[in-house]
Formats: sequence, structure tokens, C-alpha cells
Amino acid sequence: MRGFFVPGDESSEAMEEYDPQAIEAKWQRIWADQRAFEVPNPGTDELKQQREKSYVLEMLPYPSGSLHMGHMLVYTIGDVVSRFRRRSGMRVLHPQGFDAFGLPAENAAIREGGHPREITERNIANIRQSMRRIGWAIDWSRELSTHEPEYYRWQQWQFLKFYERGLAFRKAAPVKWCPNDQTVLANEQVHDGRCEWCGAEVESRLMEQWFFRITDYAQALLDDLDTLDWPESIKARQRNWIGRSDGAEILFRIEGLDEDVPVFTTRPDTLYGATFFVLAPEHELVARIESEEVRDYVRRAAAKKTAERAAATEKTGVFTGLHAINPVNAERLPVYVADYVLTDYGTGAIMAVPAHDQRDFDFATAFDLPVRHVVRPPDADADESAAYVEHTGDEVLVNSGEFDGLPAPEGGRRIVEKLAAEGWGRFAVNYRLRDWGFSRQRYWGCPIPVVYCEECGIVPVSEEELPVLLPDIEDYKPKGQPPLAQAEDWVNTPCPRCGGQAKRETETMDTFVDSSWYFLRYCDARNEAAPFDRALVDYWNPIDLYIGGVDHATMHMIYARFWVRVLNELGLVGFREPFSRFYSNGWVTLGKTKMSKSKGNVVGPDDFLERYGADACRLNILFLGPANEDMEWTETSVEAMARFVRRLWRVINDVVDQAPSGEPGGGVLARKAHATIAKVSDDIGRRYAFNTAIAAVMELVNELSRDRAGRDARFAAETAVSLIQPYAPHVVEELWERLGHERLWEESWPKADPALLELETIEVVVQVNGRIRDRLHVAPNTPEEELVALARESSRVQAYVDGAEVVRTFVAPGKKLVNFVT
RNA sequence: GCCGGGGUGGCGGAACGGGUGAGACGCGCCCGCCUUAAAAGCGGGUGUCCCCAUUGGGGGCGUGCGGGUUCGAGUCCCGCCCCCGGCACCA
Repeated sequence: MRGFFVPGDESSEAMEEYDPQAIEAKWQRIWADQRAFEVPNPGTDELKQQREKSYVLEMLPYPSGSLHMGHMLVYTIGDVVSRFRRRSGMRVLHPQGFDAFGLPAENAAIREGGHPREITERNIANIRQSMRRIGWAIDWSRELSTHEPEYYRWQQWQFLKFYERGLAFRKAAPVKWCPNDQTVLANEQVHDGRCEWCGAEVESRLMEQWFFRITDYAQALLDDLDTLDWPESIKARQRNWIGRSDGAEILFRIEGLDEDVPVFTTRPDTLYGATFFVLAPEHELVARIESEEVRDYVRRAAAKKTAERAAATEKTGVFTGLHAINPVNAERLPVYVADYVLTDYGTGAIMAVPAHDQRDFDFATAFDLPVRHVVRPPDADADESAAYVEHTGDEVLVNSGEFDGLPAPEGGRRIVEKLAAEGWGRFAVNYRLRDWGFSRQRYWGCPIPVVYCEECGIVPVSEEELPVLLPDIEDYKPKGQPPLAQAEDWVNTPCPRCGGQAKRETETMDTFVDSSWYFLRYCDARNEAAPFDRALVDYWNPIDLYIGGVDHATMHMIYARFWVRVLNELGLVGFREPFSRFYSNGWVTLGKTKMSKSKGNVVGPDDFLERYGADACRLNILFLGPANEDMEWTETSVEAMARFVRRLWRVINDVVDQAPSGEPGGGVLARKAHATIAKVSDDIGRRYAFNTAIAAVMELVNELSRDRAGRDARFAAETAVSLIQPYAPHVVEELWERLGHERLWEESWPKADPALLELETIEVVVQVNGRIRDRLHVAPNTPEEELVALARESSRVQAYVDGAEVVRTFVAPGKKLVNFVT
């Protein structure tokens, strides 16, 4: 049979070539036919079953033209974990859908013609096909796209609940307006004063907007971060974003206007150092100031682009002629209007303490205002010509009347207490987080289900009327008013309350609303009577492993947390936090720069799928490095993985031909196999160290390849195939069959035999004064005394001890090391 | 400025609760085998300096820099330097 076998020739003449395309197509067809990865919802009785559930989810993809390496990474991470957990006996939910609304499709429609829906659905079809081609184990029966009325209908329904609670409301607010896209942007969508999408400089405008009252939840969102198993860096970002500051609110009487204006400060200890007072140009009181100079300054400030205003190095402002009274010492402080004071942080007004705030100091210098130092380091004279802005906590108050000599923190406290007693101040907390402005003056989004009635004002559409369908229109180009305004038949509608003339809301929702609850809909994706059934949602949630990029750590993940928290208060879900554990994947880079469309350095997976197959590509993306750090894309590494798969193919086929069947013999190879089981299970199951799990299987295959016909070869082969299955699910099914089994994707995950994890002999390192001088090979259960005696006898140890007295002897835990100290 | 994460071979990276010669696994490179040749494959080598030597053997130094703790430090502590990221005229 092996007549032409030539020593050294690795390949059996009977062995077929490894053909990834054919093998992958075959198994993908089988999985689809058998609906292998659909997981039914539990029945009522099953809800009580012990079988552990696991909800593994990657962030919802935006359906741009095609998949990129970032997708490849995120979804492969989730796939490996979900396949691993499924084989570990859990009931695993691993669905997929599309974040289908949004500006890019609409802009493409404007640019190239066509309907955003057609463009989007074409992209979705394309991406879905790629996803199947990569072999991700997805429950496609739960697929959703956020642009489908079946989905957004229930989003509108939830909006109505928020509206009833007063959590969705309209207010006039200064908003970031993109003059190019003709729409309002969320703060989060503005980077360095520029529009996230088109890069145009953003303007500030005062407009009526829809908001969600997320600020009511700032503290709750901050507190509950402590309960979440997230990377510290991600929690830190959310904490930064929420931006809690502890301080005081203090009232200043404005002479002449007869108004008490509150300011927020984190430094009440410096109150005696206030030498002037500043209002933001947008502050409501400013409009009441009768001064041509002030009006002129306000006009110029308003005209400045946000970017300019933030980048300004020189402080500008104008004296109002008014004075504010410092409540602590009745000093008259000149009131200025200056645009370095922000209107949307704190109260839009500040007490200025130039001695202890760099910005105030700069302003005081420019306007020749006095600087009075009131806190001083305990053992040094302050430099009166500069601002002293440190606060180590050891400073003492000076020039502060009755509070002189107190440590600054205590002095600050006492000052607030005194003001509080007199009704001029209180301790206060301020947050950076703003309410979530969610209306967009664009077409391709979820319609906001309200109408404006001439008689009744804002009237919500009744639940029975949902969904408010997005109508088709001719022209998507915004012209100062939202594109939906063109759909006159749709806009004009009778008022649900009085039946009179009314107009529909023509703004649409921010797509972050769409992605704030999609993970709930997956649990009950075809429900036509409700957004979801609470029992099902409570069964699957919270998500056990949520995977995605850091770029969504603030906006999406804060909004979704807020949304779920509100649903919890509404009694619609039984949990407060949606994402128990978050795994943040790194970026795939080319060279050292991030792959991104704007940089034009995107390498797509399609080409590599064709050349090397899905299994090699899946292995590659996880072998590049730790998946939670940035990793550099190299073509040589895909080739290396293709080589590994081919090698696996050959070695296993040889084992099938050459190795005896029967029980493993417990030799070195069998022990290696058990060690590998332990390592891979821990790497995937606990450490999320996907790269080292692959390395471990490679080591096993390397050892196996040297002993393909041995008594443990078959066991080692089965183990290697089984362990690499989550990464390379196609080729292993083929090999598994050749090994005489079937349906590896349903096979229980192997368990390491603790008895075989112990090696027959262990190597014990013998050190003299911390330097390794010899090694012993002994039985693992050798008693300590015997071990020490053996080590002491070693000629090499003798040589290094060299007659000196051994003062101490250390035996490391596990008896793997003996150290003699002379 | 505040906050978070990092600095390990030629490269990507291992070393998981201080305990086996740091460098697993892979890439690259070098040598060899196979081949008419190539591809593929297979075997070996690959931190650095030094010493003895014929194959071979032995030793010192090495995880950004400087200290420290410890029998033992890439890992812990103190002080620096550098890189990446978040927030930021945020009062």
C-alpha cells in the first residue's frame, strides 16, 4: 500500500490536496441546511433549566460597501468565544444585524442617485454574503436591520414611553450645526470643531431640538460602572465623559440688574481671591445689558466658529459697566462678558480668581485687573507675579478674613458652610455630561412619532398608528429644513387629539437610538405585538460578552446604558446594565497607522479569503497579537497561517493512515495533548488570549508531526483538531470525519485529565545563590528532603558551593526549584 | 493640566499569584536536504560579549534609564525618560 513511500517524503501518495474553497463551501452548506447555529428561545419550562446561557455579541455593523479587517477581527473574536461556549455546554445566543440608517447612505444617494434604502440593502446583501463566507456561527433567524419598519416601529413605541415620562423633550439649545450636511450634530460627532462626517467646520446655532434627559442619570451611570467587568481604560473614558466635579454653587448679586447669578466653582477656598466676574456671551442676562459695546462683542463671539473659539490663545472680552457683589466680603467685582466662559458648562457664569486659575490670570493680565493670592503653600512664599494653580491639599488660606490660616480644603468647606447658612451658596455637584440631543435634520433615519398641532401643540402619535413610516421622497439634499418637509402628503395630517390641522415632525432620530436597544430585539426578533417579550429578554440579558472598538466606548455604550436603565424603570426589562463584560478589540493597522477609509490604506479580507481560505484568515487575524491591542497587518502572516493549516491537514491525514487506533497510552504526546487542552481552554475561556491558544495548538501539532504513527498519535490528532475548531471550523470538520467522527461543532469541549497533566518526571532547577547551576529530573512527588539531598550531591552544585557553608536552602512551591545560599 | 495604557531579539509577540538557562509560537534571515530547476515541503541555526578549543565546552552581560526590596525581579517599590490613547478655556 505504501510501496512508493520514500523516507523523508512527508506526503502519502494517496492524500488529496487541501482545498480550502471546496471544504469551506461544503461545510457552510451543511451548517445552513441544518440551521446549525440557530438557537431557539427557551420555552417557559426551559427558562428554569439549569443549562447556562451565554449571550455573545459584537457591536452592530454599519453596512458600508464591504467588510474590512476590523470586522474580520471583531466578529472572529465573538465567533471563537461563541463556538467555544456552545461546545462547553452553554446555550449560546450569537446573532447578527445591521445598523442600516445613517448619513453615509444618504450622502451616497445624493451623490450618485438612487434611494438610500436600495444602497443600504445592496450593501447588506453583500456583507451578509461575506459573513457567511467567513463561516461565522451566527443565528441568522434573528437577523434585523434598523431601517425596517418592523424594527423602528418599536423604537417609536419606546420613544413614546420616554416622552410620556418627560425623558424625551424639546428645548432651545445651542447646537453644533454642520453647514455642509445641513444638520445638527451631537457633541460626540464633533472632533476638533469639525464635522465627523464631512470635516466641515461646525457652527453654533440656537435651535429647538429633541433631547433625552440623560443628565438625570449621570450619577447612576457613574456609580454602576463599578459593577461592570470592563477594562479600566473604558470605564475611565466613561467617567471622563460624565465628568463629575464636586464644588459649590455660589450666588452673586448683580448690581443694577437686581439679579442673583449662580456660579459653579470647584475652588470655594479661593473665593476671597475673586477680583472680577465673567458671563458667557450667550448668558441670558447679557441680552439685558444696554451697551452697544457688549452687543457688538456678543455678535462677534457668535460668529466665531467653535473651533476658533476653542483654539483662541488670546483672551477677549468686554466690560459691561456692571458690578457683582462677592457674598463673602461684599466686594464689588467688575462684570465682564468673555467667550472663554462656556455657556453650556456649569451656569455660564464664573467668579474669576486670577491668582489661582490660569485662564482667569491670562484675562486679568490682558485687561489689567488685580490679582490677589489667597492660598499659599505652607512653607514657601508664593510668586505673586504668577498664578498658583496647584492644590496639594497642604496650602493655607491668606487674605481670607476669618478663614486665614486654615488649610485650604477645610477653609473651602467652611466658606461654603457660612454662605449656605446665609442663603448665598451650597455644596454642589456638576457634570460635564449634557442631555442627548437626538434629532437630525436628515432623511434616512427613524421618524419621530409626534405631530405639531396648531391647537394642541406637540401631540404624540398614538401607539395604534405606529409605525410612522418613512415616506419616499425625490430629493434628499437638505435645504435648511429637513428633507422630509418635502413629503407634503405625509407631513400634513390630522391631529390625533383634536382632529385639526397638524404637521408631522420632519426630523429623524440619531442612529445611536437605533443601536441603544437592538440587542434586546435579537432576543425576540419577530415579535409583532411588542418590542420584545420581557421574559425572553431577561433570560438572555445582560450580555455576557460584548465586543467592539474603543471608539464606541463613550457615545454608543453610554446611550445604551441610559436606554436600558430607563426601560428598567418602565418595567420593560428586569436589569439595569446591558453589558456585563466588555472586551475592547484593538485596531488593525498597516504599518503603524490605523486602517481607515479616509487614509485610503484599507486592506479588505475578500482577496485573502479567495487566496488562502476562511480558516487561514480567521487564524491569522487572531494570531497577529493580543486581540485587545492594536495589531499590525502583514501578508506574510496570512501565508504562515495557510501553511499551518496545510501542515495540520497533512499531519492529521498521516495519522489517519499510520497511527494505531485504541486508547491513548499516556506517553509524552498524550500528556502534551492534555496540557494543551488545559492551556487552550484557559486562554479562550478565561483569558481571552486568542493568540497564545493558537501557539499552543501549533506546539502540539509540531510534536505530533514527529510521532505520527505512535500510540498516542491518534489521541493527539483528535485533540489538536478539536481545540483549533473555534478558529478554523471548516477544515477541522473534514479532518474530524477522517478521524472517524462527525459533527465536531456539536462535540463537547475536551477536558484535561488532571492525572495526565502531571508529567512523569519533572525538571527541577538547582540554583546556587540564585544562579542556575544544574537540573534534576525526578518524579513529581519526590519529597522535599530527598530533593534537597539530591541537589546537594550534584557535582556542579558542589563546584559552585566550593566548600562554603550553605546558610539557607529554599525550595520553591511546587518543588520546581531548589536554591542554596552560601 | 487631569485620567488611562505601554516600553522585552531584525520584526509581531510569549513568560497568567516574584520561582526552570528570558525570548514560547510565528515572521524574516542563514545553512543543509529534496528537485534538472523552481515552488511546496523537510531538518538545523539565529540576543550579546568574552574565554578555551579539533568536533565541542565554559563564563559574563542582557526586558527604556537610575536606585531599592528579596535567597531569587521582565514581574513588586521609589525616582526619572520616552511612546500611544481619552478628556479639556469644563471654572
